[in-house]
Amino acid sequence: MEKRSAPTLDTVAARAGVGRGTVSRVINGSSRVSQEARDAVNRAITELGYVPNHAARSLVTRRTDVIALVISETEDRMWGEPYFADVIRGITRQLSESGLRLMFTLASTAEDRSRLETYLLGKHVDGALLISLHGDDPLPRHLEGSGLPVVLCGAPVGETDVPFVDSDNRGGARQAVEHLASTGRRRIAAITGPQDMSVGIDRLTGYREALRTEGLPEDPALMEPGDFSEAAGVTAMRALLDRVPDLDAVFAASDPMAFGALRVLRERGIRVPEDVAVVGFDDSPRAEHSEPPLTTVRQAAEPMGREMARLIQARIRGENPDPPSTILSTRLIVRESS
Amino acid sequence: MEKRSAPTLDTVAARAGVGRGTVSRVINGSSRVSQEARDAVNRAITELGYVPNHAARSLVTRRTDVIALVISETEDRMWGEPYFADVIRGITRQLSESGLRLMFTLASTAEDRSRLETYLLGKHVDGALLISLHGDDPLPRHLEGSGLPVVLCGAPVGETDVPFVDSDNRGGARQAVEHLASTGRRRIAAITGPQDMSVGIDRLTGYREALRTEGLPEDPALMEPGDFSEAAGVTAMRALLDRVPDLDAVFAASDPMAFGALRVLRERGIRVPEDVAVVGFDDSPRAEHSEPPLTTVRQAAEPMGREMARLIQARIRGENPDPPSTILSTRLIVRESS
DNA sequence: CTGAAAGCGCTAACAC
DNA sequence: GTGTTAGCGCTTTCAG
Repeated sequence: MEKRSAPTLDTVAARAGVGRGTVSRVINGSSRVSQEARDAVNRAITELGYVPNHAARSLVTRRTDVIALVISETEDRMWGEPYFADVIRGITRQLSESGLRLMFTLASTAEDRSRLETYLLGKHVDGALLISLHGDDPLPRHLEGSGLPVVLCGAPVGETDVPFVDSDNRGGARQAVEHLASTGRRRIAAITGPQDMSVGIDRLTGYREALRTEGLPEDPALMEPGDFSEAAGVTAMRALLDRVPDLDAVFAASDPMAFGALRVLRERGIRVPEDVAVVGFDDSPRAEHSEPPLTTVRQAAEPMGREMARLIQARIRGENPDPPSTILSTRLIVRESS
Repeated sequence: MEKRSAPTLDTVAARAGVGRGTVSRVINGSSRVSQEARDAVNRAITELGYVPNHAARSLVTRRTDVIALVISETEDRMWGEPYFADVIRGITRQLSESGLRLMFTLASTAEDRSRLETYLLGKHVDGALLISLHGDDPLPRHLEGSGLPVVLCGAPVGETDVPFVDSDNRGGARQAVEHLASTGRRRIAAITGPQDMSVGIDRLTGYREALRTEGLPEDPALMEPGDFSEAAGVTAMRALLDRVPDLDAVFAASDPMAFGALRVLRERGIRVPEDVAVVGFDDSPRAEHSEPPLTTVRQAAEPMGREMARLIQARIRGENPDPPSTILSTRLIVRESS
């Protein structure tokens, strides 16, 4: 009648007729156990439906088998850009193969962030994956300083030793702009991303480099900042057209901004791509369904996620004394209206 | 020099010149502590940068402050339909206000599901939120049977006592179809959802009810099954048009299916809404940007998430002897092309 | 190879 | 009010 509470190691040990230590060894796959004992233990475990208690284990091992995923981004952007979804999918896939659990954390408000730091510092997770850092965020340094392994998604802005995974944003942007130039465009505008994130900075750099390569002048009037959102794309496109009515191409540093730009162009009766060609970044399904289909730069977002997961695991295992950062290449997806 | 390991309760107690029990009381907000002691303890805590050890606490309290979010859905659908994102946002918002953590779990493969059940049964979480159950899934019953509080998103198909939160899918579908009828449509086709989920069943039921109300005949040739995906919408729309070339309206049980239908209609040069009117379900931003804008049924997805979070917390606290399920109403968003 | 014993850091019940 | 104590379930020496 004493089946009230869940079975523990002792219950199993008693049932299998061995000591508690042996059961523990079997569970943790130690080789120093006789086949006989092993079988008895396994039988007892299934009969009893025994499940190890994580808290107890982690109290002594000091490991939790949990990785925190921290997204420092507005929810709009996080759900609006498929990039995040892809990265997360890559992470979950890779992690689930190793039996690690993912703790999901949005750090939007300041309160969130403070609570989060306390939490992460509390050693409740074995490592942290930080996505989409803004500015020179001290969080990764704090965490690393306290000994928590961290891997970033997107290069940090300041100097850091924290390993990161990123896309070749500069190369992608350059490719996109060179493509525009190769089709004869001369007045290529740029709707740029936030300059407090490397992703924004790098894409602008790529744009500039391509202009130089192509022998085109760099014209401030052709550059307009945005925050990656569709609304920003609309605003920026209007400003650009007002300033330079005869521009013949637009490089938008994100897909949503490209869609915003398309909308404005359509409103004004400007033909795409005849009058103005548009190229986006961070390819989404929407890009090929749009009218006209949008040429974009595609990132290997899911592989980025997998790579992050791989890196954090290696770091947790204590490998990687000198953790390598990874930069995955991007690819231009050309979609010409037929 | 003994600052190697993180400070514990004892460290704090020593520093504050009190006993360990007192420190624990302060941390857990017990009122039976003198102001003097409380201050000393708090000072020691900040000076030491003390952070409670979760594992140790949960070993004795048997609570983890973690809620599992289980999504039994393909990743395509999960990221493709904004519905999920909205629900998750609602959950995270509500939960973070209570300091609970969310453990994110995708249960796509069979292996995932088995590992998951073991995990959840292992009492590593205080409760579970299950989203998008298929068929008569035994998981919620297993979990409830083992004493783990569960709240579902979407009514389960079989009989259960497990509380759930759902949208008024039937009412929404009825509203949509009645709207079509009110604009004079007589041959209203339906692209239905999976009939192993209540969401699919209910939307079909609503369609049928509306037909009856409007005095329209129920014609099997006008119904075509789909799995909510855009591809399914394409296939279904083609089949419908082949069978009933003169249909004058389509009710699609999901937005992606509606977009698929729109695509086929456009391909065939059929004017929307002049020749055929289309209504979708589960309103997405894409609906208003599409050409023409799509009339859809909007669910209160984020409130659903919040409600789920509220319910599970109540259940964990042991309230709700008879847990009430909630059904939130839907709203028809009419977007007529101007 | 295996049992016994010593904690991991914390809460809660119990005395003072 | 506050210190003390007894575990929570597990891993890990340490003997045998």
